[in-house]
Amino acid sequence: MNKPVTIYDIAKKLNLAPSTISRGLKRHSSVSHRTQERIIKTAEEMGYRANTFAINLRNRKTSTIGIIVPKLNSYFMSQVIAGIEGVVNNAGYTLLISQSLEDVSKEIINVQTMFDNRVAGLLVSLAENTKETSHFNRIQKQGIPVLFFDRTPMGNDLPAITINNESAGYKVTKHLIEQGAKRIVHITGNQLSNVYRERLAGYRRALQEFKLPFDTQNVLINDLSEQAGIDAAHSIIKLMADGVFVANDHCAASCMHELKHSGKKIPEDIVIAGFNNDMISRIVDPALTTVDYPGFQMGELAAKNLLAHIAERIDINLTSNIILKTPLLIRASSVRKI
Amino acid sequence: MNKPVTIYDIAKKLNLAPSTISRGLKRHSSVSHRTQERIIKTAEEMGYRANTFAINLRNRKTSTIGIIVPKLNSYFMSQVIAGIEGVVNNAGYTLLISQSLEDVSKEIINVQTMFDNRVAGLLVSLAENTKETSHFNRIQKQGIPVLFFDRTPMGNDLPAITINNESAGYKVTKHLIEQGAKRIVHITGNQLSNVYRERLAGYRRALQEFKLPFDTQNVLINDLSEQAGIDAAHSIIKLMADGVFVANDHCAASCMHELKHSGKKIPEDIVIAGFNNDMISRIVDPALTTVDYPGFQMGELAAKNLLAHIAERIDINLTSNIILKTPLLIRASSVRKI
DNA sequence: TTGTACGCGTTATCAC
DNA sequence: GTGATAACGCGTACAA
Repeated sequence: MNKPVTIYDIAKKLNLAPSTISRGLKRHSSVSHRTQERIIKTAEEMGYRANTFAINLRNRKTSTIGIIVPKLNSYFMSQVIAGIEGVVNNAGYTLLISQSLEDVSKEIINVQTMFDNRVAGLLVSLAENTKETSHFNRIQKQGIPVLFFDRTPMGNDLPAITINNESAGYKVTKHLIEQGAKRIVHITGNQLSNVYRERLAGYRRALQEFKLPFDTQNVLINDLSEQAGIDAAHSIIKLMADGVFVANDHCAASCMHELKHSGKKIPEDIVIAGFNNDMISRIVDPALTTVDYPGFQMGELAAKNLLAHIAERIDINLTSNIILKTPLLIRASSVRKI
Repeated sequence: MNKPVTIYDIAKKLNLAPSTISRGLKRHSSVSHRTQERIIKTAEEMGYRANTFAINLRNRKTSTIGIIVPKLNSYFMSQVIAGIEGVVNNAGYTLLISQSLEDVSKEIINVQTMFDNRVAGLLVSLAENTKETSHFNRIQKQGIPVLFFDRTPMGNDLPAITINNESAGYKVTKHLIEQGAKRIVHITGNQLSNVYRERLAGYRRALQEFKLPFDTQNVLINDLSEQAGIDAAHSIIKLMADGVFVANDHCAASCMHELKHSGKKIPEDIVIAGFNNDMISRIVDPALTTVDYPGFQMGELAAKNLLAHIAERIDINLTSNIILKTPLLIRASSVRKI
């Protein structure tokens, strides 16, 4: 339970002034080489570690990056976060993490906590019921860059890293139609969220292009969970659909599983596609057609971008959005042998 | 880019002393009710937020919990972390996260970073090549509780939350034997890690009990990745095995997938079991027999325990280890209809 | 090249 | 009930 060593302790031991220690530790040129060595050596011997708070307080800034996501326990998010951590840690920053649990009110508190900790930058994926983003104003006004990813705010032009959800949804649906599907059910999530809204828009556009009727009955909105996939399977059978486009692989896989158990043949009776290219999409049988959504890369890119803005002190709000490519991965679940 | 508001700003505006503001803000009884209200009201109006560093510096302690894990991008870990975040955040703590990427040298650096940030407590799952834990000594000597989970140190009696890996491995293997398997391959990870070593020990004990020969050829050590599962499948076929026990579901699912594609019938030709009860184990076909390893609960439990120790200032090293129950979930991949 | 003195924002202690 | 002051550990302008 010994107290942490400070530069004062080192100063006393070496009969030097604390300021000299401070400078010597960071090899400031004004300190003689010999004393530098002496200082660094004894600092190590004494087990000195700089007090981050004192430094942050003094410098009025931190090397902490904050991150707020809707849910931590998802494979996709864990990929994104791993990507972020790698970049951020490499640059000497630390990571403060919190989840909103899909609730704006908690998101607001989280933003305040991030502000209290004076993060150098903030990476955010919005809760599904977040309608507007005024709770980020205060932190942005302090000059702290905020970068959104995946679930981004609609309507305004805040900097964000996204994919083209509309286009991806279009490509999936078009593909299913080309495989002969006439009645395609779309399973998706909360429509307040840009990602699900846009995927639905892409779905509609494809139907329209191929002159297939759009029927609200065919759009199933739920929480995209494993259970939701099972429930949806029964609706799909009742609706006599011959195609399914699910907004995530997790739910798609469980839906397909249930369809098979209900006697449907995939892809003969029903073609199906998911979204994300989660590991599970490769392992289910038949392999699931899906959209490659590279979470790890998105995390890396977001982190790099944020750090660049912090380092160069450029106003992040001047950046145009970055859109990642998301190729359609066609697999057995949607391919009908002619 | 306006500077953050401090208690001095509020003091000036209200013609009070900073110390009074400080007290008023936390509703100290020595401040009159009227001034309390005035202070809190104007603080809100001015958008005051306390500076965490100043507080931490002054109080010589933080409300930050550190967490170091081998890899962030795994479904299991994301579950654990979600559990931790919930508890920790609820208690008013923040979460500092880093990953060792399975490398001790980075783990050591991470521990130092955690120390630099004077975390109030540390939750750790060790890198696979961590042989000893002296790098935690310094932080423990400062009275900062360190609690290990999942991948815990061997040999010493540091406080930890684990499962009984040996017993779980035994139960799985015994079950496979009871289903008629005579030649069981065990696919597992780095043997420096307690979890994999113990699961192997359980596997051996079961073989011994049923008088089946133990053959090192039948133990495949790899990184338990998707690709490793595919490679292992081919070895399994060469080895003419009729049972497989894989140390995680991820790898087990891909292995089973490959076995099926190579013409093997599951469970008729080969019975197979995984570990973790990941979502994927429920969705593959046939459903995968596995061990229920409740990550979310483990995270919650670890966090609660750590916080209790911080709050009550009891030396965590006096605690006995906590062992979670891990029921065997028998599913179609291992059940032979007689 | 090194030392002195002050400030970063907060709180505990003592005085009034 | 409120104010002045010192201290938490560090960095830096200025002095020596």
